[in-house]
Parts: sequence; C-alpha cells; structure tokens
Amino acid sequence: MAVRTSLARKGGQRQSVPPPFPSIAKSFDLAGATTAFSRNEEVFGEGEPAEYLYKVASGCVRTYNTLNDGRRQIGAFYFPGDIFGLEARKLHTCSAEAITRSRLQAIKLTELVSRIPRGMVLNRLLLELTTDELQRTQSHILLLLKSAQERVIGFLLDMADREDSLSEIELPMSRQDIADYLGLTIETVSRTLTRLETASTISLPSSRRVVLRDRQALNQLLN
Amino acid sequence: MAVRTSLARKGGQRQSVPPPFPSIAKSFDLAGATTAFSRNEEVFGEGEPAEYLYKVASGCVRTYNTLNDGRRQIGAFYFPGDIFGLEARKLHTCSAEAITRSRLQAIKLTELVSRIPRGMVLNRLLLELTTDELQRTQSHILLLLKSAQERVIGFLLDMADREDSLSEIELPMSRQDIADYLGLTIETVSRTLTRLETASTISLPSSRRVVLRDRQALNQLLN
DNA sequence: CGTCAACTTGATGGGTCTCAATAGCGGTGG
DNA sequence: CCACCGCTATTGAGACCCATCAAGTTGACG
Repeated sequence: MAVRTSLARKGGQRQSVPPPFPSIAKSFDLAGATTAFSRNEEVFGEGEPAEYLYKVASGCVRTYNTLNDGRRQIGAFYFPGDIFGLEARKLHTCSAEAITRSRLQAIKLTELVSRIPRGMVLNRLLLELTTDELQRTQSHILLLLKSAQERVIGFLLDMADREDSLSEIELPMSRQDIADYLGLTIETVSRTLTRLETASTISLPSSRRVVLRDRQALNQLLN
Repeated sequence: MAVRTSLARKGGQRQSVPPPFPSIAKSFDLAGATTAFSRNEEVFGEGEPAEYLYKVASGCVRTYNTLNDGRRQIGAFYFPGDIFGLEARKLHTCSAEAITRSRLQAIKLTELVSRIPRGMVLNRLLLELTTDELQRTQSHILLLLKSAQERVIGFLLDMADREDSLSEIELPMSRQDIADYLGLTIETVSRTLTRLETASTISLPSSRRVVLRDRQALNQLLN
C-alpha cells in the first residue's frame, strides 16, 4: 500500500501537505507476524500499560475515550499502513478496538530499537509518529467547531482521501462511530447524509457506501 | 518559576499527571536574551517559516487559527516557563500573539543543537515538546464536546492549576479570547460566569479576576 | 465629564439533541 | 423460499441550548 500524504487544515481550508521527508515511520515494517482481531475486539484499554506499537495490516481500528457521562469520543480511525498505540506516558490514555476483522502487526517498544533501520534514531521515529498524531488532532479540533453539515462533509472528504478511490467510499464504521468521532448524534449524521443526497451532492447506494457526486459543491458547503 | 505538572483528562475526569521525567524541556534555558512584545503584538504568523522556538519569560501568549468564515480558534495559551513555536513542518500552521506586554526568549532551531544540555539529543527535546502539545490538544478536544457551563468551568480549573494561586485567578485574556478558545461566544461565556456567581460557586471581584469559592461544586458541575 | 473598549444583560430564532416510531438489512431456522 | 429476529439506520415531533442581534452598563483614561 502506498504511503499516504497526511492532511492538514490551514485556515479551515482543506489542503494536502507533503510529509517532511518520505515518511519513514509509515513505511517502516514493525514486525513480520500479524495478529488477527475480530469485529469490535479490544486491542488495548484505557489505563493499561502502553508497551506495544501497532501497525494496521488490514481492516480498521478506532481509538476512543469514554466520558464520565457515558458518551464516547472517538479520537481517530486507523487504516492499513497507519501506526497507532504510541502514548506520551507509560499508560494508554485511550482504548482501541478493531472496527472490522483486522490484522495488526505489533512490536514491543522495548524491542523496537533493534529493528530500527540503520542510521535512524529511536527518538526520531517516535517524534515523527507523535507529530503525525498532533496534526490529526489539531485538524480534528477545527472540525469540531463547525456545523453538523460541515463536519459530515469534512469527514467524507477525509475518508475519500484516505481510501484510494476517487469518489466512491466504503465506510467500515457505523453511524454511531461517525457520530462519536464528529461529536454529533447518529440522528444528526443520518439526517445530514440524507439532505446531501437529496441535494444530489452525494448518493447512498447502501448505508455504508457513499458516492461523492459533486465534490465542488461539497467543498463549497465547507464554507 | 517551578516546573508545572501538565494536565490530562482521562475519561473526562480531571486528573493531574506527573511528567515522565522532570521535564527537561520546560526547565531548559533557550537563550540569555529576551525580546519584548507589546499587547496584541504578533510573534509569528500562519504560513511563515518556523525557524525559532520561543519560551515565555513573562506575560502571556495565544496561538490561533483564522477560519475561513472569519472566526478565530485559539489553540492554546502559554504562560511563563512554557515553550511554543514548534511545528511539524517547515511553516507555522498557526499565528501567535502576545496577550499582554510580554518578554520572550527566542532561539533559532538551527542553533538549538549547540545549546542542548550535555547528554541530551535534539530529537528527545523535540519529542518532549511535541508530546506535551499533543496532550494539551487532546484535552482541548474533550473540552469542546461538553456544554458551555462545563467548558467554562474546565477552563477556570485549568487556569487555576496553571497559576500558582489556590483559588483566585487573574485572567490575562479577554472574554473574546476565552470564547475563541472554548468555541463559544462572548455572550455565552459572560452569562455562564454570571450564573456561576449567582450560584455562589465563584465570585467576580472584577471582570478579569475570578475567585473559586466552591471547588467541590465546580467539579460536580463538570458532571 | 466625555469617549471608547470591554463586558453584561435581554429577547428571539435556529440548529442540534432527545424521545419515539418506522424502515431496512443480514442472519437463522422452519 | 419465506418468516422471524436483532441490529442498524432513517424519519418525525418537540424541547432545549446556544448564537444572534440589540441595548445597556462598567471602567479606564483623557
């Protein structure tokens, strides 16, 4: 799978940003073996020691926090090639679950140093991963400030960029997942999608498939 | 000034987290000389090359993004001892301004390596700074999901922790700054503060001074 | 005492949440 | 093949929270 260029929002405008150098982190092979995870299976839980780094070989993973009022905030979705599980401190500050049946490469952080490519320092790898995460998180903040319609459109465009497809998206996650990522309710997400379909800017062959019919209109609605 | 312990929200609950090691980054002296900035003076602008790292010697700084609908999103406030200006890529993705008359230490990134304490690697310093930033950003997301009252209370408690005062806060920033940080309007911020004062959980000797009168009640209102 | 900026307060409307019911979809078994 | 089931998604009606627009208040400074 090709290394993806990450996305950044600058001034609220969508914009592709090339990586600072051909992303070593993402193309870096963590380990040979993969572990299988079934749908909704937990990869790690909040509060557990953060000893491993994971790379998605196939499938899709979500990380989330559980708020004390019971709501769930999804922090990020990870697709094949993405690396996750890195934490600032010793413990995980979020939980991770497989969304679909997935295969993950895992490597113990303490063993990582021996697998690092010649000439690369551990701190540089970690810095790169943390930097990517920071950019994603900052974009996420800007997304949460907007109207429901703008959030949903922003989400769809992000997904379209992350899948290789030009205009047809296969969503592995449920409406609840989307809602918890965007800080909305499933009803609002559903209504917004319906309204976009009515306006002929997208079409919904099935609930998990979205076709972007008019990207220009979508970008305009981002305001 | 003492090195502060940073804050993290876990499960939406407030919780102090000790730094992984006595924060080298924050106690690290960037340079001898300081530059003065007047109120509202720009330190750097979005899109400019990110060549310097800044450490607040006195005063207070805000970083922000301007959205394309004209709104402004404040990403963070920086107080004495805090370091800012580090970017993932070559250019600044946000602007920075002094909130009050401030003095800042600045050092060119390219010169940084020569000033790094013996035995420390550049990447480790950068990693530490990025990690701090990531934690702040993640907390910020969780704050933006809550009700106006919870956001304002969360903000006040954060400020109280960052100032050394136990219960009396001196806010250097305007209502507009607070609103743009919390994703609210100034009216909502003002009304919320008034309501909290009416409920005797805080008092407002002046608009920029806040006394936390009942921290237990405040924590309870965080839900 | 006038001016200006910052802040507060009030009235109103709109966007999203809540609660509730209906519809679709995949699986399982008769 | 069809009936049934559970789960997911859609649709509707009403309430509530916050934004908006507008007016009034306060405080600093000349």
